[in-house]
Amino acid sequence: MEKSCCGSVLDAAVEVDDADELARTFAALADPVRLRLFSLIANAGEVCACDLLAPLDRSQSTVSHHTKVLADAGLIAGEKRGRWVWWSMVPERVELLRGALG
Amino acid sequence: MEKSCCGSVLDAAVEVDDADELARTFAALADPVRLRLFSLIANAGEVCACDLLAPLDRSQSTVSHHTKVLADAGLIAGEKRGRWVWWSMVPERVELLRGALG
DNA sequence: CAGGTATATTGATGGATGTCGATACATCGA
DNA sequence: TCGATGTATCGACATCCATCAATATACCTG
Repeated sequence: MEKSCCGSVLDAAVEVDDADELARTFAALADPVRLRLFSLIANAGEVCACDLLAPLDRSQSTVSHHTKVLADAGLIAGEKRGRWVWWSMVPERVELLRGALG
Repeated sequence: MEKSCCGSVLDAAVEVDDADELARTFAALADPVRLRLFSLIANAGEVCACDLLAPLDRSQSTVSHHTKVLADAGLIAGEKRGRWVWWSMVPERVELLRGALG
């Protein structure tokens, strides 16, 4: 079967190689805390990491771990400004996931 | 914050309660074997479980486990016909995920 | 430069998960 | 009814993952 131009799971069989990366990206959203974290960032446009601790009710190291997972998946990107890191969503990456679903 | 009408992660903060179910649904797609399994079913429209073993290269019990995970997540549904189970995608559920991403 | 603050990393731990072989359950054909 | 076949479940095991406290690193301020 030919590989689809858009990589939709629904239009063409997922190749073995692609499956790994796609699965890892979905895995980044497969945790409730990360999902809320991602949602906070996506909604605000940009969020200081220091403002994520209270709403998530997790330790600083845990929140840092989750931001790293999302960043490694390419779903968010951080910019260091002085002592603070500002996180923002990466729309292209989200679009890739949406595309894979149809 | 008010709950959004469409449940998009991008439009409104994901509520703590919703995050769990949404995360579980994403988790169903967070494994490369399940992703290929889901893709096979989505592409064919309907697949006999017996035809899933060869392309996935996993034991029968493992494939059965994965179909169960996807079914529990509501992403596929199985219909038993005689000795065989035919699996098919549940489009509404996929649409829910797409909706959550924008 | 020294102390304080924001973030990342490390190490440890309990729990979840992917995998398989063995077995149980259901259904068909003879 | 009996054996064969397709699917689900069980038990075991190795690996992965979420979480925290402690510590390291980077940066600002005085």
